[in-house]
Amino acid sequence: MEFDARVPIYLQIIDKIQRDIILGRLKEGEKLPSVRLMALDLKVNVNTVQRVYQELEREGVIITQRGIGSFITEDEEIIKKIRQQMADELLKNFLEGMKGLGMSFADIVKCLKDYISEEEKKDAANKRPD
Amino acid sequence: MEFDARVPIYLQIIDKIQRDIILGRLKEGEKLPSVRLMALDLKVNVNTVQRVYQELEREGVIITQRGIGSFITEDEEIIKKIRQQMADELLKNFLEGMKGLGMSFADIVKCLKDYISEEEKKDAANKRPD
DNA sequence: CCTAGTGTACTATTTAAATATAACAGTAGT
DNA sequence: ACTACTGTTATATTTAAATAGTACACTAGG
Repeated sequence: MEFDARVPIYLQIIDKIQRDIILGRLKEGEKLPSVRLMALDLKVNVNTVQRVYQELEREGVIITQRGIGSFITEDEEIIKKIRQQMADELLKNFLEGMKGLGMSFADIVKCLKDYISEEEKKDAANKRPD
Repeated sequence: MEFDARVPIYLQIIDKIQRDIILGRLKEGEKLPSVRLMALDLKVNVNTVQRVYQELEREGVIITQRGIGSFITEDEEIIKKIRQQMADELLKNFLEGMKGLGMSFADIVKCLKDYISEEEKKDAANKRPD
């Protein structure tokens, strides 16, 4: 895993784990690696992982049992909720940012569609480089 | 000005100044407040403002003359360029984030439109609270 | 009981950002 | 020359994030 030096590592790890849950890469009830193993894995300090797990537990995303391990919640509502939270956060940040550049809602939608068209061109090109 | 504790103050000030230029609140060739005055204004340390000005000068957004002051560039190309850079950054961050939640391009556009509809409802309600 | 694996807690250190403070250096107006 | 404004540089201190290392506490399995 690669980190962006501009944002705290522990926040990036939280984000990654939440995405893995949302995408189904981590299943409900599944056991997470121990803090020590996760730390080795990410080449990060144990205390940093500890902080990540504590924060995730505070949010109800994982459940930790001393001596046993940490497990993804089986409460689907919480998972739906964090998915919604993350999407809202992205939308809000994007819209506020674009409006702050002087764009109307219509401008923003157009801008997004144009950008997506470009991306789709690239994707298509990558799929058949024969 | 209010700062988000999660991101370095100097980056937030750079962002603010660039937006003010893009929106025309700061005109081409206009003189910026001295580092000391800006520091007082933002309730921030002089060194922090100094760092901001240095960074903006490195990008060509402002031109600094020792003993005289710092001035917004008159090169419109640079201003267009940073506007494009900021929009691209927002688009990239938004799209990557939403794709990372499992959404297709179509999902993302729909999501944005829905969100905008909600915002427009709020705006309309705020305009006539009679 | 013992051991291996787990979470938890504590202290010390490093690093980058921000602050506080002071000094240095160039420019313009008087 | 003097003064008041400008940017620039430097040193020391504070704070939060991250690291390093150690110890403690709980659980399950043999």
